[in-house]
Order: sequence, then structure tokens, then C-alpha cells
Amino acid sequence: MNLTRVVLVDDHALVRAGIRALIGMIEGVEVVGEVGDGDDALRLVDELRPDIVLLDVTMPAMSGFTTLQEITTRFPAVRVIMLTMHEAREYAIQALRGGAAGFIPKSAASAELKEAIKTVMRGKTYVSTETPQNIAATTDKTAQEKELLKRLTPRQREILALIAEGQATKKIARTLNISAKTVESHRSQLMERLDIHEVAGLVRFAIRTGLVKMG
Amino acid sequence: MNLTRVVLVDDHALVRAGIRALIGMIEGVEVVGEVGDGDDALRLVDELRPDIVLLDVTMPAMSGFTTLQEITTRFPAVRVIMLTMHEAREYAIQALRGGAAGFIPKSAASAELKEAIKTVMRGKTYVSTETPQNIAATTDKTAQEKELLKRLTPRQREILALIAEGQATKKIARTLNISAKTVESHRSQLMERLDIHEVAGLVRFAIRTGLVKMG
DNA sequence: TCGCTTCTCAGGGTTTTCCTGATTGTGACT
DNA sequence: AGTCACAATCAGGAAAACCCTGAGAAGCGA
Repeated sequence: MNLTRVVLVDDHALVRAGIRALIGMIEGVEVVGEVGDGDDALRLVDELRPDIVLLDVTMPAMSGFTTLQEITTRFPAVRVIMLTMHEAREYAIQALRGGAAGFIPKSAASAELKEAIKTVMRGKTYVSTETPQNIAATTDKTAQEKELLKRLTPRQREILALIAEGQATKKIARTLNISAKTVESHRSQLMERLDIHEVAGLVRFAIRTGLVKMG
Repeated sequence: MNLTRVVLVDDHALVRAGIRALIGMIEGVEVVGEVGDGDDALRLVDELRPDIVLLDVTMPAMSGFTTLQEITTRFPAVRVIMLTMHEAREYAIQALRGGAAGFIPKSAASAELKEAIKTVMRGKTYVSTETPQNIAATTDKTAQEKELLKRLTPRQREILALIAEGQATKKIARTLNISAKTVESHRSQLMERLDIHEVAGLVRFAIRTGLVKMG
């Protein structure tokens, strides 16, 4: 029967060795190569075309997410499972967005690795994240911002949305039939309230709170 | 022993009945209530405080995601598994971002429902999505932008990232030890190449392509 | 070597941002 | 009735960002 061929990417040799040992205990799976760097990973993946790449998020030089992106765009048939030290939900989301087929924090039980590989080989997505803490972690972050958003006046929210959509001050003024100066004033005041003082920050805030879509 | 208490939320009574029947076959799980509407769902969850809410994405009036957000912020102990007709990866991402503990397309095998409930009760996150099609679906949308990003020079990408992070031109100049004029020049040129002519657009582009995080 | 690209920077004019006010209206509390 | 708070409107002016033109140095492939 065909073995599932895995490539390991992690900058710590010891971690690679450990994972290699763990995978050695899983039936039907073999490690065909390992590297400690994103650039090398791309070359190795190109050469070996493995079924699965186990990819560490935090690496020097080329970050794990960058590497992920390169792999999924250049080798869509290769499925990537991200490994991370931190089990932040945001990481899981970013991994999925980047096209990862799986996500496992290193704190996970070794059985999860097997579970993840099996799941991914069935063509599904495996996400291992303890929910309670992370819901707390993420909703805590965004819940406060939702509150902040509520403390803006309707007019300010309206203008924030238009700014985040990329409309220029003058255009907003025409849209709302008010003076450009008024729009500026609203912007100043909502910046004050949000304690965000650059347009870039406003856009990110608006996206996070769902005021505008990022597409 | 304690049963896992589940509330069903779906606007189609027949679907609810079907899922109720499926759950009836799972040991240790019982359906304690069902409603067809987001507002009713919130009231029922408040009243029953179930362990799990099975929540349909597409509903009239209050959308599934809105309902999800309300539930996770008001009742963080209640875990929500999202159900959807469409198994787009974007939905899964949005569900996770909203604090969902699980995500299942309705096309999934009935065994997945059990799997998901069990996984979520263990405190983990369950995402069931067939990867290949969805990678295609999402990369199709962003692939062109990834391509655009690659057409920027390294320096331009670097400066785009700093702009999207909200750094002012002067600060970027200091960070990179180059003149502010040079930074402006890079910005102009990358705006030209991306055909995006506002900072807001740059920020959204940078987030979409994963160049910067939105947190 | 020639041409192309990248990275670097300057001058100078236009536009936007951002801070400090100021006015009007509305609703609430005393 | 007074005033207090706040929302929405707008102006002036300094600072910053934007835009266009042009240009030198370094590297790189044809």
C-alpha cells in the first residue's frame, strides 16, 4: 500500500527529531525529508512532492505563513499542517486563510498528530484548538472593540465606514451633503474616541469589528 | 451520567426534525429545544443554557453569524457549532472568527455530526471542510492578488507592510534608515503597480494577502 | 557593453490630514 | 428657565502626505 509521505519544516533540529519519532510510530506514514528553513522547504517540496508538509509557524528568515502561502499557491496538491507554539485562535484562522489543511499547537497530545494526518489525508481540515480559553482570548479582544464602536455616534460610525472603504474626505462630504471640514471634524473626533490616530489603524479596526468587509 | 444538552436553530422545521432524529441516535446527547429564528435562539439559550447550539448560517431576519456573535459574547460557556449549506472555506473562517467551536457543511456525512459534538465537548474545535475544492475556491479569489503582491519588489512589500501597520512615512524612513522622500517614492510606485490609490485600500489589500495581521 | 530594474533621493506644487477652536440645536437634569 | 452634555456642523492654519518630474548608483541578464 502507499505510504503517506511527510516533510517536516521546523528550525529546531531537536523538534524535528521528536516529531519524526512520533510519526515513526504511526502506521502508513513516513517522513521523507526535513529542513529548518522556509526557502529550503520550498525547494524540498518541489523536489519530493510529499502528501503532507508539517510546517512550523515561527521560523527565522521566511515566516511559516509566508512559506504556507508559497506552498499552497505553487503546489496546491500538497497539504500543509501548521504547527505552532502558541495556540492562539488568530493563528488558526490565519492558517486556514492561507490554505492550510490543518492546525495543531505543539501543546497538543501526540495522538492529535496522528488524528490530524489521518483527517487531512481524507481530504478534510483538522483544527485542534482548545476553545474556552481562546474564545475568551479572542472575544475579549474584539468584544471591547465592539463596545468602543458602540460609543461612537451614528454619524461617526457612518463616516468611519466610508473612510475604511477608501473614500476620500471630499467624496464622503459629497455623499453626505456636508462640508469636507465637517467630515474631517468627525474623523478627528472618532480617532480621539478610538485612540487610533492613523487611517491604517481605522481600516483595521473597521474590519475587525465587521463595520466593513475586507473584500 | 450527564447528557450533553443541545439546542437546534434552523429556519426549516424539516431540517430541524431530521437533525433531531440524527442526534437521537447519538448516545449521551439530547436535544432540549429548537427554534427557527435568531432572536428566539437567544431567548432560548438564555433560558436553557445548553452545552451546545447547532446553528444554521442562513436564516431570515437575524443571520447565523450575527446570532453566533451574540451567543458567544453573552453566553461564552455555550459552544456553537455552525451548520451551512455551502461549504465555503470563507464561512468556516468567519465562523471561527466569530467564536464558533465547530463548523459542518450540511453535505457532511451524518457521522460527522457525532464527531463534531464529541470533539467540541472535549473542548476542542471541529472544522469539517473538504480541502481541495475550497483551496481552489479561496485561492481563486485571492490568487490574483497574491500574484500582484509578487510583482512588487521586496522593498515595496516591506514598505507596504509598514504602511498597513499604520506607520507614518517619517517613521518608516527612520525604521529603514532611508529618506522620507524615498519612502514616498516607493509608496507611489507600489500604489501604481497595485492600482490602489488610498491608504485604506492598501491596508485591506495587505490584510487580504496576509502581508499584515489585522489584530 | 547596453538596457532594464531596483533603490535611492530632491524640488516643488497640490491635497489631505489633524489640531484647535466655535456655533447651533437637542435633550436631560435641577 | 438655566445649564450641562453632547451631537453635528464648520473654519483657520500648521504639518504631513501625495504627486510629478527627474536623476544617480548598483546590480543583472542579454
